[in-house]
Amino acid sequence: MAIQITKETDYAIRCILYLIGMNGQVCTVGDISREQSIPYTFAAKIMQKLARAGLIESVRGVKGGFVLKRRPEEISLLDIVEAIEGPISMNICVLDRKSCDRQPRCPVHPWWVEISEVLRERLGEFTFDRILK
Amino acid sequence: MAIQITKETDYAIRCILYLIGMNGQVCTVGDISREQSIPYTFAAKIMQKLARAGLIESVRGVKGGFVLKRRPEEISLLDIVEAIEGPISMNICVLDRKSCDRQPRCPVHPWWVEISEVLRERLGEFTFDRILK
DNA sequence: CAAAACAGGATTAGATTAGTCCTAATTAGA
DNA sequence: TCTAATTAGGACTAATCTAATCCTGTTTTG
Ligand code: SF4
Ligand code: SF4
Repeated sequence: MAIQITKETDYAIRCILYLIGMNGQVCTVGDISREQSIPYTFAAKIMQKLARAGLIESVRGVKGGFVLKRRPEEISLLDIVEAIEGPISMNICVLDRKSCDRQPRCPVHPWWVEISEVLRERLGEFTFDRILK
Repeated sequence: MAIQITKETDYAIRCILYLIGMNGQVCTVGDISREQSIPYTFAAKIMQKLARAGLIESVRGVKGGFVLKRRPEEISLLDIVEAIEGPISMNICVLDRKSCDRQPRCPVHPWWVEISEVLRERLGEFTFDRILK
């Protein structure tokens, strides 16, 4: 099961989908949680992460909530995955060479670097204008 | 960290690399464990999985061990990943549609199916003759 | 100033990963 | 035929990560 996005990331995508559907309107965590079947407190945390990553913007206080900060064509699956899970790579040695002392003479390492890059590129191609067309 | 092969899978790849290097010779778990820095009992389990998947063959009894069952060009990273982790997909709904009741009207689902397929194809292209060239 | 919202740290429950342990079953060779 | 070397496989455990909750604080409208 390891090569898979987490439930949290899937929730985050649903959050973005909801905001896109609301077309610039400020939405509360309550709305999102209810409409997208995400536990309220968990959704709140996810929205915080998405805000810190600059994908959405928060509005505090009464009548507050969240709004999309970019247009759908400026948000990709990669943006969301990395906003939630951090930089992605197919094997630990890709991001942190020192994590494995075999790396200098490992014949597989360079290929994990390549596959990781291919995956990132692919995920980056899926922007929400394409996803929703 | 979620989109990443497990340590067990990385170990499995090292096991195969070792067997390829030994060129048809029967190798014991002890040899492999020592040479590839894999905990002995864990390596034993991994070899069992690789044998059940048909990538290697076990020889029981004294002077027993494991031998490669296919040529390097007939073994890909995908074969090993799936031998250890089972069928891979980028999101749970790809392999099990019923896992998510939003699937029938989810605009992202079809794209996860596509990305998963791309990843499988890519991993399938990395056979050990290429990896070791 | 009260109520409706977000902010963020700490904590918890459950699942998965990583690894161990123990008891068989097999087999080459003394 | 017995013994030591070796794999087979189930049960168990420790550590880590995922999924989620809780609680206290801050902001802001009306
Ligand atoms: S053995 Fe090679 S592929 Fe595996 S973690 Fe080390 S460097 Fe990376
Ligand atoms: S919401 Fe869509 S992408 Fe997410 S699990 Fe359900 S079907 Fe799959």
